[in-house]
Amino acid sequence: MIKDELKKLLGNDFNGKIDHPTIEKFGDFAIRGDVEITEDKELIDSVDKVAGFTNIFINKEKLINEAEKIGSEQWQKELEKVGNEKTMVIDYSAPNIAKSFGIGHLRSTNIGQAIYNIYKFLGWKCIGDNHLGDWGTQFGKLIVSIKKWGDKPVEEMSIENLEALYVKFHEEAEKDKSLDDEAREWFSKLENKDNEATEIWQKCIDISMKEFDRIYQLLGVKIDYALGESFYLDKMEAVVKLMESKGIIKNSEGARIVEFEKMPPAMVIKSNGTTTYFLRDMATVKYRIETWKPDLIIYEIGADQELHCRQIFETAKMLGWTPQFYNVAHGMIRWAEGKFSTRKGQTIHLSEVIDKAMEEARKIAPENDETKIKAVAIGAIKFNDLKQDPKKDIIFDWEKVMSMEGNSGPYLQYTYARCQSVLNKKSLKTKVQNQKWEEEEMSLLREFYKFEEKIVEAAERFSPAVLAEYLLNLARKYNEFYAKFRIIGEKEEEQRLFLTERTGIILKIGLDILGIETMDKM
RNA sequence: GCGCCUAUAGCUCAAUGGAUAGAGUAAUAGUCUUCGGAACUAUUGAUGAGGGUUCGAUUCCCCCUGGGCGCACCA
Repeated sequence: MIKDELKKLLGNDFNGKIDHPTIEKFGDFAIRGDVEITEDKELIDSVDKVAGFTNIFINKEKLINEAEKIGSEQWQKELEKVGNEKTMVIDYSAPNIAKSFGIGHLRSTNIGQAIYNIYKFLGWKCIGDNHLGDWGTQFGKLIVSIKKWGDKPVEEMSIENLEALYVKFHEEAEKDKSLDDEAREWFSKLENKDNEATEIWQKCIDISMKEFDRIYQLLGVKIDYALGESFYLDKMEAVVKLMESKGIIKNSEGARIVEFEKMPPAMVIKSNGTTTYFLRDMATVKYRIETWKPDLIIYEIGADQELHCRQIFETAKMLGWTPQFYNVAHGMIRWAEGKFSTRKGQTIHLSEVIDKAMEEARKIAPENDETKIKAVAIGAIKFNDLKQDPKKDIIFDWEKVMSMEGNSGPYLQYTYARCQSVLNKKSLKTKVQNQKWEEEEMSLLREFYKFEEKIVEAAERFSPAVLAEYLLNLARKYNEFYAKFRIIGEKEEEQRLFLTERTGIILKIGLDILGIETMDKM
């Protein structure tokens, strides 16, 4: 990375910050203050000290050389050193069994997969784990409603049927409080391996997994493991014992809890003896540490579970477990007027969103085949989600989700296709000569080397949006350049083909990391 | 009540202590005899209120206001 080379020039005792100036005429890098720089003609073209800044202009040859490396094997290997053979486990997607895959789960799935890809690109050993919600009192509720109101055998039910029954349970439970007790009883039976309960439970899982697999395939998402909560059934007792030996578990109102200094307590075992998702999560952490020995465990879970995550992390510390933990705690998707309410049937199903986006994509380019239309539609939906800071809530807006112009996935896909279209007519043969470059050309050239910096920053900040923003910037610069100059047949042909080829390669790699398809024609 | 997150242009978002706060969208006016108009150009338009730290604050701290999320038998 140019940035690292620059740091080397500044010497070991330099600990200031190296930034990119906000204004282009101030060069490629800026350091606050008056720094001594040993001139290096290979790297630095000139140094300019102005208004308390030391502005550094990178040599054009160097910029070209750096750009040439992008995408090469050597370049990739260099970047893989960033991870330094460390291991991370990321917990993402985690939909609940017997509920349809709503727009809400999209964030965890998309952001989680992108973070996984980013870390992998930087040479981390990555393990993705889909912590399915396949255990808990909700199954007691489900079993009760299936037995009471189910109008056909479970195995013939669709995920919509199951969801409807779950909603019905809540409606009825409003009127009849004894239903809740009944549900807890059935869950207790399930935990005690009752045959009937287990059979219904297994069927619900089969129905749900079929649906989830369909959606993951559609989204192009592949999660290494799907060890749901039920996987940890026989691993919970050991955790309780461990908590006992450390003396951090205590009795309270018939239940067993862990207390914290600055947080409300977490319940480990309920007063009726059944387990909680907190306990299952602790068993999960233990299993992950023992199995993969991770340096870092990332949770891509919504902000509504921030407290729960902090309790897990804190308890892990109390148990003497050492990996670094991080929860993305992404913001919720909601309407401008307020939140989604599942009970009122306001959940938006992902398939509905995809269908509408495809309709939109078809309108714009009816000549495209279904595969391309799907790639564009899903590109739009995913990018809309990834481009914004994970921490913030997303205001759900049909127009935004399906947007195919401006700051959108299809804008990037289009720019990529445009590059390929040019290169298809004339490809780059010779090495680029260092002749006169126009301002727009230089501006584009100066974007290329920042690519790797942005991947690193995205990893550090757990934010694919950093990368998404960069790609938009790059595409915009290319399109500005493209609109102003002709490429083929001009005397600057070589350098312009070079710019086109490099833009294409970065867009391809970048979109790939974000999990968005590119195509040569669209 | 307590805790976490958040407030930037009409709307949706960038800017992680630095120079002239950037995009998209909407609105208006433009750009094709030439490589893809899902594009490009131009105009209009913004840091919730008040204190503090700093040479310098959208950014850090305090307080107020508005929004979101959470706070033991759902997960």
